[in-house]
Amino acid sequence: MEARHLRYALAVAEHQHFGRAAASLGIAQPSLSRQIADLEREVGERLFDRTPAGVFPTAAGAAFLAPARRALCEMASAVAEAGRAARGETGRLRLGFIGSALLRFLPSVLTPFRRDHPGVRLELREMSTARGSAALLGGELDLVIGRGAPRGPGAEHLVSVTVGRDDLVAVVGKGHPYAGLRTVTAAQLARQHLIVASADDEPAVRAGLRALLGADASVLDTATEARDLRTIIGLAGCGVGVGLGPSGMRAAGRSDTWFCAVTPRTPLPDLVMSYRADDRSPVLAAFLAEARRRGDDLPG
Amino acid sequence: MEARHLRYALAVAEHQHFGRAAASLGIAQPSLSRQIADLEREVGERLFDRTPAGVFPTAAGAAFLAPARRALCEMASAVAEAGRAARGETGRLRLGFIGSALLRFLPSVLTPFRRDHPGVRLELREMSTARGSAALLGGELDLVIGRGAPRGPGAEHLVSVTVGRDDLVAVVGKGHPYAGLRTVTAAQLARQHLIVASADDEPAVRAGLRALLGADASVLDTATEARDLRTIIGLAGCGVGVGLGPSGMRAAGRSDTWFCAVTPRTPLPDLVMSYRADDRSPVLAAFLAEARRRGDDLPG
DNA sequence: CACCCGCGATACCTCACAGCTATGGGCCCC
DNA sequence: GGGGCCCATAGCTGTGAGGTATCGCGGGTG
Repeated sequence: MEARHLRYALAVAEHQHFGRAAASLGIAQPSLSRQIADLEREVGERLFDRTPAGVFPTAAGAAFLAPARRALCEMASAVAEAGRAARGETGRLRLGFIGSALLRFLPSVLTPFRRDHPGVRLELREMSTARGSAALLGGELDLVIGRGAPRGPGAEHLVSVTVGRDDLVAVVGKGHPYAGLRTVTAAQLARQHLIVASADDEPAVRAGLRALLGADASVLDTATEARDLRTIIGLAGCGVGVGLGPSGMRAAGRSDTWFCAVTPRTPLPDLVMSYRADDRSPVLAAFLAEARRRGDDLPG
Repeated sequence: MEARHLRYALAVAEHQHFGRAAASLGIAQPSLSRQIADLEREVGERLFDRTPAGVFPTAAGAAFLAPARRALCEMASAVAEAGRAARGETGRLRLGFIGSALLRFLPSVLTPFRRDHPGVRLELREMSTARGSAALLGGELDLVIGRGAPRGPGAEHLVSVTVGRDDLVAVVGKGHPYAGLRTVTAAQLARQHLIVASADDEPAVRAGLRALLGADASVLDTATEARDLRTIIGLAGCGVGVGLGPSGMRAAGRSDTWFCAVTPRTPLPDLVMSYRADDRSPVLAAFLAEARRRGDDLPG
């Protein structure tokens, strides 16, 4: 049994007339008669009563037509769904990102992407750069935004694109001696208790800090580690010490905090977007296209 | 696009290998390659990634396969549903009947029919013989059980089968003078206030009563008319008068009522089952078969 | 590095069958 | 009783599904 048989049966049911049904299908009446006869033979039941008053479905015919209609409908939607999926209008995007991406990059991309691709299920998970690249290689994520391009085994199967740059800034509570300063030096930082991102989570950030502090880098061994920017800001705000983070962090400042630039100007590892090189997902492609469009106005 | 294309695509997805998929379909590999290529051209999207590691659905392919599976499923169920409908296992039977059929005929037919045809929706409506045959001719019912074969315009399009016979019996309250009598005569009835079925509803019954009462038939003009047997029994039970109805009515007797046979023995019009002669519904056929099987043990 | 092997694509043939025209047969209506 | 409408049947034709043979490519191996 082929879809053709269903289409023909539905046409006969609709027109209640073989001749007109055949005309509507663009075929000759005998061809239609034959196909319906074949269908009835295959189903094993007479599907239509040919009466002088017209052609009407039998009980079996009526029971046949309902699922037949649904079957053709499903076939049409199979094509439609394939097209939508290929255009990236439906599907799923599993995105892992570090907190600073929420301040700097994601808002300008996610908003238009959501608007243009309402059928896509976005699964957003905040996580460290290290966990993110592992999950990406493990196939649990489709896209990762972290700090510094992924390294290590498997990284050659990934493509990485820089989507943002940040300088290091310090954050202190309003009562701290540095509050009010426009800049602080590496030497000034080394004399304070520091609050920094976890070395395991953000190895590239930690390496940058070590380079900045030079001989004083050992202070990092006793620094307070926090797993996200809000915690760094919060701890600094209540006087625990001097928080260090990306300049994008300024956007998350509160009334009890003060931000200082760091001299010498210290660029953090790039904010990098990574995905599997062999990933042909149209949703991913659509997201990348949007990111490229929005990424142009980022600081280069 | 034909069902064949869907079957082939599903086979490729299942085996992740053109050669094995073709073998499972009983065709050669190049034929399968060609059909898949045709399908992809028609859908307008590549549905499978041919990699050295195997053949995997693209995003579009995955989106296509789900409704494709449903479509084939619907096609299979179309055949299955047609078969069930043709065997009378599914469908609808709209049955109109008079109250006495519930006492005499329907219980022995409905119980096994329900058991053997659980998928059939039975629409049972108690109604008078007159309304029943009108509804049958109007196409609002498929089967009617009434008293006396339908007459009048259109009746020649109906087939009627006798399914039960009743003699006329009288019913009185326990306090009535006739209570305790085995039989009452026509003359005795004529001296009492009578409770009978409505002349409009059951003309055949009324004609029988007139014949029985002969010259005294005028007492019927002032008789109480009731529209169903339970009402006749109830009114007689509380002393309103002498109820008249079919002998099957005895089964609905209560502790406050007494039944008398009528002499001379007065057969009521037959309990008759009617349906449209041109009705080819398998459900109807199945019901008629059941009725024939159970009808044999009826009083003839 | 060259060779081989496995797999999908391509080329070309062939035959089955979907569709066509012509015609038959049943039923209703005039 | 004759004519017309409608579906079924008969026989022919061309398209395309399926077949065989072969190519091209990528990956593993001696």
